[in-house]
Amino acid sequence: MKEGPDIALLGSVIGDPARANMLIALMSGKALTATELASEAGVTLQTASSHLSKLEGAGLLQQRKQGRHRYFALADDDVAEVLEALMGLAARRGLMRTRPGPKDPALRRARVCYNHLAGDLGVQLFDSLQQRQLLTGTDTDFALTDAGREFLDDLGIDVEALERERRPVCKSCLDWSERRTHMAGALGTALLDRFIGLGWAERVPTSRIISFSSKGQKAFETYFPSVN
Amino acid sequence: MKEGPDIALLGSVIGDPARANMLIALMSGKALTATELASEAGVTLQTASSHLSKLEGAGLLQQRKQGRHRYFALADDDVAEVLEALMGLAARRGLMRTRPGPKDPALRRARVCYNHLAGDLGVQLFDSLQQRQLLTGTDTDFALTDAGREFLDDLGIDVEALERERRPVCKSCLDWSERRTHMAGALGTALLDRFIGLGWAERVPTSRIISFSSKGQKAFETYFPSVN
DNA sequence: TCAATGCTTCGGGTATCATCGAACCATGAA
DNA sequence: TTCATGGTTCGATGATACCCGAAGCATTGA
Repeated sequence: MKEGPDIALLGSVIGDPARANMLIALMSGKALTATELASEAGVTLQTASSHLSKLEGAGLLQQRKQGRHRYFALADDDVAEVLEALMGLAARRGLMRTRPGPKDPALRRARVCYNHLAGDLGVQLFDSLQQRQLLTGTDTDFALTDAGREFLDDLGIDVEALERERRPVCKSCLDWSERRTHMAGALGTALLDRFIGLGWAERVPTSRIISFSSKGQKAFETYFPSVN
Repeated sequence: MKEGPDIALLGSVIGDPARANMLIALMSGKALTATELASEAGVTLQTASSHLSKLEGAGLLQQRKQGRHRYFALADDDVAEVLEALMGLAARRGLMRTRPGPKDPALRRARVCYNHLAGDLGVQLFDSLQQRQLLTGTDTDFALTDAGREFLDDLGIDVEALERERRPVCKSCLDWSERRTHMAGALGTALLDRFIGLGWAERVPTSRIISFSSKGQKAFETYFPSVN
């Protein structure tokens, strides 16, 4: 954070592990509180507070006060894009270090990210859809095929209703524990809602873990068989 | 550079001012020696050596031994892209710090950036095209109009040939001395080549400066009149 | 008003890392 | 061989800033 060209400033801000973890957590698109971010980064609240003000000072974060909470989110899509570019470069360079994602196995397996399913199962879902050509396009830009629509209809998801929403139906989200794409957007949300509605899974309170029942597990595996 | 997610590693590598200056210098696309980079960064050779090995360790740089010189260059276009994204973000955030660009007036006036023209004249070129509606679209995403094609044809540039290349014809590049958009992409390269081919200008060896002759200067001004 | 929660600010301890002097290799020239 | 140039390695120094304990402010709820 000394003087220097502007990209050095950005680099040093992103370059701290705690801050990087916060940014990555925020890439879900969800706004998180300072406490949540502190836990995500593995530091105390005081330290997190300091980091957050630095991130905000650099224009990477946006703050929203709400009651006695303070929600932080990425400032805009530009920031998310740059972060994604960095993550992509890092991944291609094989620069994976320690901490290949959340340590908690349950978190790795299935967790909520924004309002959709992330973790192993999230990736499996996406892979499975793609494998069976229910999706078409690339990892970052894809759409439903006709077969895909039919499949989702069977599952009880009203695709046409989703398409009437403002936000994109199909949107990708990069899973940083798996380093793989999974499903976000309106469809991602609808899928998770449906899983919960069907009794396959439920959210564990005060955590991002999604707990699948054994029945739900089986049903999930039937609808979204593992590609391997 | 402690432990942490991979983007933290990249960030911290980029985050040092000396290293950032080196990277920026290398964005010209030219390979530079350790000594040159040390001077560019404003540190001694020993310090530069240490930085260079770190940059190389992070996969950002490529090294080529030649005689008793060592030439360093950006590892590939991915790296350049990420750096450009960072510079763009930094500029948009208004994070301008010290060093509002190259100090050398000649460098500020006209220099090569990758393979296209940057500096005052590069910005003037772009503005002029835009002003006369030879380009359509925004600063970051634009295309040639029919009038634009005709104009370039007059200048002796084969636009259709450019369109057969793989890389985009129209691409913007943010000039960090001017903090303004200028023309990159296949067209940017073709334009610079043409200026040199017409004898308007030439590259000054072992620097990024582009030197316009007085005739070339006039011709340039005729074709790309200053907007003001 | 009091208590609890969420968060920020302050202060000092500590560790990392950039920096440069000096010494050390390697290549090329005389 | 000897000298000069380009570059790396080593060691010591100094500054940056990360970190957390403790205290302080703000908002909510009782």
